[in-house]
Amino acid sequence: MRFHSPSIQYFHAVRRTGSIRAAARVLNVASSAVSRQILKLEQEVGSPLFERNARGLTLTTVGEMLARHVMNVLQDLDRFRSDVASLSGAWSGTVSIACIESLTESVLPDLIASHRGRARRVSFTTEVKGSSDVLESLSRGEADIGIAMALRHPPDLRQVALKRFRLGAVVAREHPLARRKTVTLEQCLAFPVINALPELSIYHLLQPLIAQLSETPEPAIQANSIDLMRELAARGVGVAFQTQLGIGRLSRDSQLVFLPLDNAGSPVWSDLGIYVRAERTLPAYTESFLQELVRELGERERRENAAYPQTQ
Amino acid sequence: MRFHSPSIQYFHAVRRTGSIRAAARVLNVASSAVSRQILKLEQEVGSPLFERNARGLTLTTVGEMLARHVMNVLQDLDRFRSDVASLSGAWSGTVSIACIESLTESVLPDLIASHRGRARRVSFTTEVKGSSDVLESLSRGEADIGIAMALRHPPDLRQVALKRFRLGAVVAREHPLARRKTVTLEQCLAFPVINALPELSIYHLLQPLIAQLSETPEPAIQANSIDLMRELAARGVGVAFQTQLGIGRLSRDSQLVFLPLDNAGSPVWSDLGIYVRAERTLPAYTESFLQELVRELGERERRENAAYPQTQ
DNA sequence: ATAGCCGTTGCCGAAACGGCAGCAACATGT
DNA sequence: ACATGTTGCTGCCGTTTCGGCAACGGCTAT
Repeated sequence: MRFHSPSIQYFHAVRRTGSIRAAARVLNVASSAVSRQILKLEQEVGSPLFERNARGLTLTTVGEMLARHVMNVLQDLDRFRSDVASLSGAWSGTVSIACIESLTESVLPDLIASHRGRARRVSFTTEVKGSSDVLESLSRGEADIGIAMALRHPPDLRQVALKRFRLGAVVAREHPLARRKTVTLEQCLAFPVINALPELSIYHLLQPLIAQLSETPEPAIQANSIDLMRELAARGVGVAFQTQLGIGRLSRDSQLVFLPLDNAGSPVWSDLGIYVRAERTLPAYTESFLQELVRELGERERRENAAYPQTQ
Repeated sequence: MRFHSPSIQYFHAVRRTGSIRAAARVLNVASSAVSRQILKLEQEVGSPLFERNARGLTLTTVGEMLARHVMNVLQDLDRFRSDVASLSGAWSGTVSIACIESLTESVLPDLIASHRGRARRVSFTTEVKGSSDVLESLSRGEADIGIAMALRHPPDLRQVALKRFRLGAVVAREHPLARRKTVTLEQCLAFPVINALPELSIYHLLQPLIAQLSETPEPAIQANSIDLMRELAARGVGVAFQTQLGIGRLSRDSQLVFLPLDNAGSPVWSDLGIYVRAERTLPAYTESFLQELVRELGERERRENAAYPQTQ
C-alpha cells in the first residue's frame, strides 16, 4: 500500500526530523539514499527545498509549499486507506488529538472511554499543550483534531465548531464566597487569588479586566497548571479561575464550588474552538469521533447555560 | 516536476480513457508498462481496481476510492506548481470551466475577456453542457469551476455561491406583450410559445407551473438551444422563457424585451450555483477568477433585482 | 472465419535505487 | 589547540524496478 515515490516519504521524514541522517534512521535506510532523493527532488522542482545549516536542515519557502502538498497527499492517503479498510468492515486507525488542559479532567477521558467502548480498534493519541501550540501541531500535521482557545486561527485551519463557556471563580466549599450564586472580579480580589501564568489563556482573558480595576490585587499564587490551581483552590488556598469544564468531578464530590464571573453585569466568556486542517478530508473513524466531540461540547455548553442563565 | 509514482499517473490515465492501450497512447508508453503498473497497484491495495470488460476497464468500488485519492493528489500538485510559479512572478495556468448555456451570451465572455486583459498568461477552457453534466464534469475532475442550476449537488462538490435570477418571458419589441412591465404565465400562453425541451433546466422550472393551469397551451415550438429560442423570439415567432442573463446584448439593441414572470403574485426564480470540488484547494489564478465570477454574478443579481423590485 | 482490439506475459536492456565507505565542513568538549 | 562527534554529500557497485518488443489468448463485429 505504498504507491507514492520514495521522494515524498523521504522528504516528509526529513521535514519532521530536521535532519537527513535522523530521517534515514527513522526510515531504516542509508542516509545516502535519503540525501539523493532530496537532491533529485530539488532538481525536479528547480529550486532548493532546504537550507543546509551546520546542524540540520530548514525548509525554504518553496520547501514549505512542497511540505504542504506532501502533507495533503499523505493525509489523504490515510483517508483512502481507512476508506478501503472500512469496506471490509474493519474500522481501525489512530485519532490524534491536541488540546488544552481544560479538557483533560472530564470531557476528553469520558469521550475517549465511551468511544473505545464502541470501537475497540480505534486508538488515540492525545497531547496537551498551549492554545498556540495546539494550532501549530495541527498545521504541521502532527494532530488530526485540535481543541484550543478560539483566537485568530491560521488560514490553513478550519474551525469546525465554536463553543463558549462561562469563566468563573473556583473556591473551596468553606470559602466565604462559596455561598454566593455569582461573583464579580472585585469580590474575588478581596481574597488571596491563584493567578494563571501568561502561558495559560485564562491569563489573557482576565488580565485586561484586572487592569481596568483601580485596586492593585494583593500578592497571590501564580501557576501554569490548571490541575494544580484547582487542587490549590480545593485546599482553601485561594480563588482560582477557570471554566466549569475542568471541575466536573471535584464539583460532584462537593469539595469545590464554581461561581460564574460577572463583569459589569455581563458574563466573561471563554471561547473554545475545535479545529481541523482545512485542506483535508478526515478518515471515517476520525470524522466520527469529531462529530461526537462537537456534540458533547455542545451539550455541555447547553447544560451550563441552562444552569447559569443570563442576558447576552 | 514529476515526483509522483508512475502508478498514479498511469492509473489516472486509464480511468479517464477507460482502456489500458488508450492510456498508453496518451502517455506515450508501451501498453505493457501501463498494464504492469495497474497490476502492481492492485496487488499493493490488495483488491482489484478495475473490472475487465471485453471492451475496456470499469472502476470497482475500491477503484473509485483510489480515483478520488489520485484526483486529490494530482489537483493539489497543480496547485503546488502554480504556487511555486507565482513565487517567481509567472502567473500562468489554465482555468477549466463547465457551465450551462445561460452564461455564454454575456457573463462568461465579458469576464474572460476582462480577465485575460489583466492576466495574459492565464488561458481558459470552457465547455457548455447540461446542469447535471456540469456537476459530473466537476466530480470527474475535468473542470475546475462549474456553473449550473442549483439542484441538489453531490457531497464531493462545494457550492461556492448561489445567485437567483428572475425567470421571464422574452419577446420581440413588436409583440403585443412587449408594453407590459410583467407578465403571468397565462398571458404568455395566449400566444405561440417557444418551449424548452426537457434537457434544459427551464423546462423543469416551468413545467410544474404549466401543469397547474387548466388551459392546455396551444401547439408551440420546442427547442433545446437557448440561443435558438432567443433568436426565434427576436423574429417574433413566439414567447420564449429564460433569465435576463442571456439577453444582455440583444436587449441593448432593443430588439428583445424581457418581462419578468409573475406566478400568483410571486416571481419565478432560477437559482444558479457556482461549484468546485470540495476536496481541493484551487491554484491562485483559478481562485482569482472564481472570485471575479462570484462578484460579477452577484453584481448582476443585484442590478436585476433593482430593476425589477418585488416582494418575497 | 476473419480482422481488429483488448489485457496480459516472457524476455532483455536501461534506468533508478539503496548500501557501504569515505570525504570535507562544522560544532562541541577537553 | 586538539580530538571527537555529527552533519550532508559523493563514487562505486550489486539489486531492484521500469519500459519496450513481440507474442498469446479472449472477445466483438463484420
